[in-house]
Parts: sequence; structure tokens; C-alpha cells
Amino acid sequence: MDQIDTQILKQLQHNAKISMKELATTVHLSSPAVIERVKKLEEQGVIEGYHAKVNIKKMERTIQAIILFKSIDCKSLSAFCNAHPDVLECYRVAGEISYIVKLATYSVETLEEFIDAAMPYGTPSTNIVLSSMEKKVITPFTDNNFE
Amino acid sequence: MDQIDTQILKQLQHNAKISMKELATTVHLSSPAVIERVKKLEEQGVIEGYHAKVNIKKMERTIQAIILFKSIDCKSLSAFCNAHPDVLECYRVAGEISYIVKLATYSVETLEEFIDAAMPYGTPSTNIVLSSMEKKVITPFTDNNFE
DNA sequence: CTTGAAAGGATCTAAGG
DNA sequence: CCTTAGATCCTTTCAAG
Repeated sequence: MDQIDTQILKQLQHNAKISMKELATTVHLSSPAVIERVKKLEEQGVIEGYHAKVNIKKMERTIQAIILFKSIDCKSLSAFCNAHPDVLECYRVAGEISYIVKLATYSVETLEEFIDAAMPYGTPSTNIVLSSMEKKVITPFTDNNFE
Repeated sequence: MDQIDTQILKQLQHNAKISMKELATTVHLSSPAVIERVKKLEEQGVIEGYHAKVNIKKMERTIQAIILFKSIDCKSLSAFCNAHPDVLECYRVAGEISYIVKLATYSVETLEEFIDAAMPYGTPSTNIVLSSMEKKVITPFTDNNFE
């Protein structure tokens, strides 16, 4: 993982569909060289996949919430969340809270349904998302100062 | 947005690099038809982009945390978070909490630095991430029962 | 790692239902 | 709005240095 790999990762995070040829010119290498580097990054598991990002609001999911649980039974809550289609992310955490769920749903009614269904697993504190920011490009820590 | 569009979105969320030809066969259409649908989804903003997913742990960022703020000044906190390289996501929320930050950092020392730097903007409650799940494929709400 | 040539696909266009 | 077929273009691959 040198600086060229870092540049490659930045580009692919920004635009997964860039051609290896174009990527090669932006990092000042030949295409075969870039292709080999990308393959290596994939094999090493540094690149986990390539995904289309969809606008969740256009999927009828107009309400987002982050629910904090002081859970009694994290394993069961985790299983419940993994199976629930409205859940986008969930985190088992150590701190004042024990479990955090981010979800996107359709209406206050469906939100209520979720909360009711999740109640048996812990005490929820619901926070409605007003606005948000999600970073698309993540750099290695050592690159923090090389922007 | 019919069921074919939904299938297309599922596929592209799963694998952004699938060729239009292959995508066409999976949804039982011809490639020109699929290409036109994908273009339309892009123009409508349903598809926001195509991004490589990198393994954050392989980026030296071995510690993840979710920090809850009872903030006094959300605007300033937001600006601070947007500019900070360790922040992955942040949310202005309405609830018991006013601001939520997800970050990935290098060490407890760098975590401490972040907390110290963020203190002026509100009272942080730090939760270290033990394990997590992030959904890669999101379906329209109406598709909840069509899996 | 580079270059250049060869091969294999993918996308695009046009014509038609 | 879809399909099929053909042509073009581009990308990747391969071989040699």
C-alpha cells in the first residue's frame, strides 16, 4: 500500500466505473500495471466490492432514524435487526449505550411498528434524522495529511 | 419505478461493475432496454453514483466509535465534522441527542484528540464499536414483501 | 513496469414490431 | 417501450523488452 495504491483507492471510491485505462493515466502508470494493482487490492480484501449508491428518499423511505438501545439481549436484537428490511446499519457498542440501529422507513406508523417490535430486546431511544453527511471516500490514516 | 427497475437497482447495488449485457439477461430484457432504464435512473437521481467499498480496518483505522452529542452549536459541530478526515458519517437528529458522529481512527490517542477537539461544540458520549452490520442493498419500501 | 499489437466485449445505432 | 442485428469503439490481455 503505497501512495499510488492510495490514489487508486480514492479514484475507485469516487467512481467505481472508471476504466483501468483512464485510471492509469490519472495515477501516471500503464494500464497493465494498474490492473495488477487493483487485482491485488481486491485479493487482499482492501477493496470489498463495487456498489451503486441509491438515493434512499427516492425509495419511498422518507424517514430515517437512529435508535439507541440499552439492550438486555444484544444477540437477539442483532438477529432481529439483520432480518428487518428497514434497518440500514447496526452497531454493537461499548459505552453508555449497548446497541445502535440506523433505519429508513416509510411513515411514522411503520416507525412505530419497528419500535414496538424491537421493544422486547431493550429500551429504545429514538432520534429522527434531520440531515446527514456520509463520506464516500475514505483515506488511509497516514494519508490524513496528504490531501 | 416498476419491478424491473427494482431488480436493476438490486443488481447494481450488489455489483456496480456488472455489464449492461449481463444485467439485461438477469432481468430478462435486451441490453439497449436496460441501458436506457439505467440512464433514466441516473438522471432521476435514484442512482447517485458507483463506489468501491474499502475495508476500513485495512486502512490503519482499527478503532471505530459512535459519539453522541448534546450539542449547543450543531452548525459549528457539523462544519468541524465535515472537515475532519476521521469522520465517516454524521447526523443532525431530533431526540434525546442532538448530533451523532461515526468515526474511524487509528488509536485511543487519536480518538482522545478528536474528543478534545470536539468538546467545545457539545457534550460527547463515546461508544466504541465492537461489531457492525451495514446493508449493501436497499429495496424500495414497497418491495419489503417481495424478497 | 512499459509498449504495442491482437482479441474479445460492450455499447450504440438503426430498423422494425 | 421493446427487440434484434450489425458496426464501431474501447478495453483488456498478452508477449517481449
